[in-house]
Amino acid sequence: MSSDKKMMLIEASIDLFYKQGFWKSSTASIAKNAKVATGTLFNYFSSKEQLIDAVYLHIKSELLEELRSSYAQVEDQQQVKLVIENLWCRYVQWGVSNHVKHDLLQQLKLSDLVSDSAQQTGMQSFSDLFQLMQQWLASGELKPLDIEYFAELFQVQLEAAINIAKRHNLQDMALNKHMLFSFEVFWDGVKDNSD
Amino acid sequence: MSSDKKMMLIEASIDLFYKQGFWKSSTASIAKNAKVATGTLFNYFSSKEQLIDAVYLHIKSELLEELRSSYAQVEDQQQVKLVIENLWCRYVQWGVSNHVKHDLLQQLKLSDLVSDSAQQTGMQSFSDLFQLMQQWLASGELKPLDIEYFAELFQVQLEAAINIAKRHNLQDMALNKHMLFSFEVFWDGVKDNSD
DNA sequence: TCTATGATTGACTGATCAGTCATTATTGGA
DNA sequence: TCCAATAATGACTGATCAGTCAATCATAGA
Repeated sequence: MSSDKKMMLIEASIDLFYKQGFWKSSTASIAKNAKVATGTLFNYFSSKEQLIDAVYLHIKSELLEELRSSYAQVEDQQQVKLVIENLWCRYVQWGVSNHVKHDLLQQLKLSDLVSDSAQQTGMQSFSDLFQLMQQWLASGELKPLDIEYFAELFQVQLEAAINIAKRHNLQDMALNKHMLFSFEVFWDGVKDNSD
Repeated sequence: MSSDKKMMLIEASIDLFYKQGFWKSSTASIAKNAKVATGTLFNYFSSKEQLIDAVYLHIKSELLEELRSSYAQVEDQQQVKLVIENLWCRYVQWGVSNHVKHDLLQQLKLSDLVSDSAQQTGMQSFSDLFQLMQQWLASGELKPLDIEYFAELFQVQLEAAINIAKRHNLQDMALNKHMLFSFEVFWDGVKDNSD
């Protein structure tokens, strides 16, 4: 039971889902794309829904890995703004250089294709990021935001920034400028201005 | 050819799409829900895809109507911040009191279910809002944002605000407070701070 | 080499569903 | 009231597809 067949199936799914959408991608065509027989797909995934779950969690964990390596990087965790900015830029870069995966992740998040349990698993894997955010909010540098709202704002503004970067095909210096500018917009929005 | 049958079909679609998702909602079940025969559905819509397009455009035009009545309301269009704040609150209120429609609109926007031509029609209907935004950006009160990015930010932050309001089931004063606060976050982000 | 275990295969099945169309019902004008 | 003309009906069809399973193949250990 070679695990790279499993990976081939996931990658083939990502490819087809992006090109044809979820519902026009039959299990048969996914298997074919992965150079595997129809039946083999069901040796690795008990149903199409479970395959979709796996695709979702796979992409999410790739993103997470990227982010983790970011906040391991900044040594002084007290510099809240720097920490966030660093994370921000990593996220944008990941989104831009993983066009397809980022797109699918956004689609899957909203669709009803991912099972509740997979959604939950996905959430849990982000729990350490959530804790980090708690610390940021406790630092006093930010507006007294609800943690959920802060997380949501962080996410959606990142996605907006990534979408624009992708649409304009920004690269190198232009991309860098955009990342910093979009972060500034975010930061000015959430930072505490009182006194 | 009574046009209220068409509306019944659209409403029934909205209902079922929300409850069961797009793909588990067969045309037969939609017709049944609209108290109409299977064949009748195809008298009004030439295909399921066209029905989905119609649902999308219907919801979008409802939202648009709400927004239009908002910026007809503010008399002094020079007060950029007030105009935007007013629009902001209207949008949030619409989203909260049209839970299902707002949800579907978000899903449809990202999915590949809506045809390109319907997407385009939907965009065009927002063109006056787009022009309004141009004026805001020209007022000098805002950061030098790309119009597309501004529009995207406006949208996604509104959606974040609406999602939180829905999740916490905010009402009356709490909702009001949330609307104003979320607008403040948005405004602080986009307003120009130089000098 | 022989055999047993487990992976792989793809033709097949049963269910589902978008869309059709011959028939029936309704409506409004003469 | 009668007669088009138009709308509504729902049984039916052809296509699609998730998932099965009996047969085949690969492998490793004896």
